[in-house]
Amino acid sequence: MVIVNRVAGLRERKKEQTRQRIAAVASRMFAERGFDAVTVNEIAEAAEVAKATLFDYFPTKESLALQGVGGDDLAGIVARRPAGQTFLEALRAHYRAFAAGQMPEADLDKLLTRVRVIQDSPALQNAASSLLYQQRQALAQILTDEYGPTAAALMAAQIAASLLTLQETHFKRLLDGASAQEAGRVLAQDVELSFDLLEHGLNHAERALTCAHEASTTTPEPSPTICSPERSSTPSKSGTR
Amino acid sequence: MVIVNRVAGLRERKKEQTRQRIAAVASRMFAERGFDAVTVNEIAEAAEVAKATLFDYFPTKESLALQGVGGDDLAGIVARRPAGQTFLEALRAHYRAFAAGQMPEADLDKLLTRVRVIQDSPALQNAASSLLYQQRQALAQILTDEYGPTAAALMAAQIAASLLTLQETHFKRLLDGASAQEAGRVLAQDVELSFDLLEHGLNHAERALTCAHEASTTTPEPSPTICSPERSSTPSKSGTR
DNA sequence: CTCGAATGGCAGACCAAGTTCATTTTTAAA
DNA sequence: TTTAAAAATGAACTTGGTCTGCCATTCGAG
Repeated sequence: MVIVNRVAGLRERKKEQTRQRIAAVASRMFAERGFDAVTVNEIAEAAEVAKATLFDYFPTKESLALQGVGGDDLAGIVARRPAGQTFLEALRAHYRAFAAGQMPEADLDKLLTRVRVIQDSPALQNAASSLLYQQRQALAQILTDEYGPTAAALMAAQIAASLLTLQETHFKRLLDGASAQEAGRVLAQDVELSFDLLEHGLNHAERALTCAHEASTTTPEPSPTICSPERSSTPSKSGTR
Repeated sequence: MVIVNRVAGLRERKKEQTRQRIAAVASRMFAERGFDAVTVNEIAEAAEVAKATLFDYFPTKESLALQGVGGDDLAGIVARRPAGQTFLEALRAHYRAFAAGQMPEADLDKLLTRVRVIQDSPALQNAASSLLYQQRQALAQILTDEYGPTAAALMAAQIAASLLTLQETHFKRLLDGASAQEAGRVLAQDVELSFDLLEHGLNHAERALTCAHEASTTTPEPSPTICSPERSSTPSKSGTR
């Protein structure tokens, strides 16, 4: 009873170690050869575990590639928002902050290879999008109190779909070779566009698109939402802010 | 050369016949025992074809259960809308009409058992939702000309998500035992709610929900959009219209 | 320190979905 | 009737995933 939790037990450590090894080997192999071209037997062999053991740690092959792809906790963001803020304001603020923040080069590289792997495999895309589904349900649950189940479900669906699309186009741009800087700038615009559409509706798309933008009920930072060039795939440098 | 195309050739007819037989056998078995509890070998055996033949006709087990679940042709509806109508008006009109229309008892029964089968199997739900994905892409494609790729993708995503949710809740109500009449009435309300949200944005949800409803830019029929009770799961009979 | 109980890992058999391919049957047309 | 294309077949094979029984390690208590 003297020393209880050195590092939480040898057993736990070994287990964690094994999990890491499997995950690492798997991502490396997926990155090198693509999701479909790698078999779980090969992964198990390379990680020096039995197939049964591998499936002890990861329920499916997909889960090996989606390690840690939880997405943002939409429901949490909404539930924990400061008093007086609407739920859309809270979400907007969150994504605005995200777009503004920079990611360390190395992390971004790792993230991007994973995204590439995912987007190359329909099976993985499905798996990823059904991860999002759970979040949508959670968000709907929270909004139900205020708006009733049907409206809440509709809102949650719209929000989740928007954010997923946002993410998709952002990653696509990065994969197409846009610089992180460039992509970040475009993302910031798109976040505003996205939430403007959500808040004011598709009917007012003109306004959002033509940058009247008197909207933006919550504007903690000026954040001028540069008028989107959008149509030209090579935005003129004039928008360098 | 005397008789060329009696009914487009014996070959074709037999083929079609085989396809039908497989599909019919499969849906029956799925309905009886559930998607996961039926193996393709059993289906093949029951339909008196070889497994290889079965997979000649249907690429996956899922496709056997999703026969004819194409969903509505969103892109087509928008593309073929009469001049002067906005794309949202066109979609709203379509779904309004759908909600108003009645379905023959027998068809509805068949549809419902299929829906039940689908909703009982995660694998099938995934397959179904990736069917919708293609429609979303098609819709986005059409809207791109007018709004640019990003806004179009966002709009299409919101619309598709809304309509899918609409469908989901409608079916859920039917499966929970609501009468077709009752469900149809609620659906009609929800269609309006859904499009109001899309048109005017979540911020104006209050208006939509509290039934100010000065909106509805296109109103071919008065279609009074009964103020949604929504919160009470047993709508009072007063809304019998 | 030792003993017994958990626990982790293992090998291999097994199952179902789907593919491949060589072979046979059926149909269309000369 | 002959012949070539198309359809169907069955059997072997691949792959993801499960199950079972066995061995080795770790843990906790005496």
